[in-house]
Amino acid sequence: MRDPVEYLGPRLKEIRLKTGLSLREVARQLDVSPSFVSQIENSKSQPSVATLYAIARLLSVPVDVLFESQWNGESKVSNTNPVDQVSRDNLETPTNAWDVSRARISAVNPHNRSAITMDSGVTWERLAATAETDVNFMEIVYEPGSESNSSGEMMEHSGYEYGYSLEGELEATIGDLILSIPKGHSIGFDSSIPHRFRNNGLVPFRGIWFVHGCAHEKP
Amino acid sequence: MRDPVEYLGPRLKEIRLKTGLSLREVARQLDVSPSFVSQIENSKSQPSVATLYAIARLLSVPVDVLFESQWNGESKVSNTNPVDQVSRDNLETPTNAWDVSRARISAVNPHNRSAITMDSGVTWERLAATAETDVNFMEIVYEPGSESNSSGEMMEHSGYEYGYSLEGELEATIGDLILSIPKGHSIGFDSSIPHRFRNNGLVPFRGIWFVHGCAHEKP
DNA sequence: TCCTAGTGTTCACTAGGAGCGAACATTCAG
DNA sequence: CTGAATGTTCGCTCCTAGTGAACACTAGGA
Repeated sequence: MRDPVEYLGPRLKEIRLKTGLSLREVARQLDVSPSFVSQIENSKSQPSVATLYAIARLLSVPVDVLFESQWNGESKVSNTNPVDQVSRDNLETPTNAWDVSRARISAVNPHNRSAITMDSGVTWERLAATAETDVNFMEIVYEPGSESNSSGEMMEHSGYEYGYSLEGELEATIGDLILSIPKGHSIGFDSSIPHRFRNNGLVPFRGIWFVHGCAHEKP
Repeated sequence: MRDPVEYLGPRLKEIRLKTGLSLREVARQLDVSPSFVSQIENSKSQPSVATLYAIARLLSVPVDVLFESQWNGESKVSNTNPVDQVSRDNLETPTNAWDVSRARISAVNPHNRSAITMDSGVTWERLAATAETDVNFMEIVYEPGSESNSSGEMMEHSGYEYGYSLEGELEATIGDLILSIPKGHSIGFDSSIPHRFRNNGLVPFRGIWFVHGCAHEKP
């Protein structure tokens, strides 16, 4: 990512348009001149923090989202077949691979789970399928010696990831941090930080995993 | 709330101190003068958006939290010895009760968790504290006979809730559905549906819980 | 003891950009 | 053809983001 402040303008415009407000209306409510709003949207000028905050409040979005660049959401994979052999390399998150039957309430027993087994010895089993599409709640298993990406590369994707170790031990590399997750330990991290997992132990690693992509809608 | 930008300074200072960085060190990394950082912290000056963003990144917090006024984070739970008695009725989600130190990466070991114990025999222990404020990842314990709300009422709140049973068995009432969650079973549901939990068994129930409220901002 | 190296703070100053206003080009309705 | 919307551009002004030097304080050496 380059200078995120560069994207602030376009992002703001995008959100404003979504709300249906005109540029002049925004200017009026912010109590600044229309020309200035235009300049901000076209990155010809930058607002002060106070104005920035006022903008966020007016559009009723958290300040954060004004900094998100919008074109980081290219879903690469088609969603066809629920249970199968999948190569990890093609997909960023399981969301794309699992089937889409999702409800407001979902209860799953351990013998009846949708599962994906990767070639590398990694398994995902879905623990619940709710209507939330940007959420994955699953049990993951890493066989001894297996790793998240067979080619050894780091992954990065939008959203957050949370994990709890049920048994075994997993080595997590997150950014330049290497940490081990033995039984009972847990982690959470911004998954836009490059990361990788590997089971260096002799027993399988089992954990509860929660991947929470950032909510965002189709163009 | 008055001008939230007023609180930016103190808030920044609070977070900086928590990270253990010195003012001059922050200045060095931001590539601005120490005096300026001091002025920002004392609300004698305001940073530009670019600087604001740089600050947030340096402290690895989302820009949002820099705007949170500090007096609602009067951390009821200290982060050294994080166990406290709280009445469930006052709070909708643990987010409100837990302390606010949140980072991009969070690793927690089982002996060092922030915890809240409710009067009714229910305990929440936080499994990760990331920058996501609308997310709670926790281990919950229901002592035998305990229930989510002592008065027996149903709860409903925005967002979704996901759970996995580690041991014991929990009875969940979700809408007009009553289901039991024994070891290894899992659920996920829209938490705007009125719901209630109860441990009818003779052993404590332990589970991994994930509550994912919808993003929403201060009053 | 004095001396350094660290901490944070104040104040006068300046350069640059936040923000303005007038004039511009469009579009759509009457 | 007006009139009232829309968004954009270009100078200009003045405010303020950010500087640098000097301040006061504390904690260690030697």
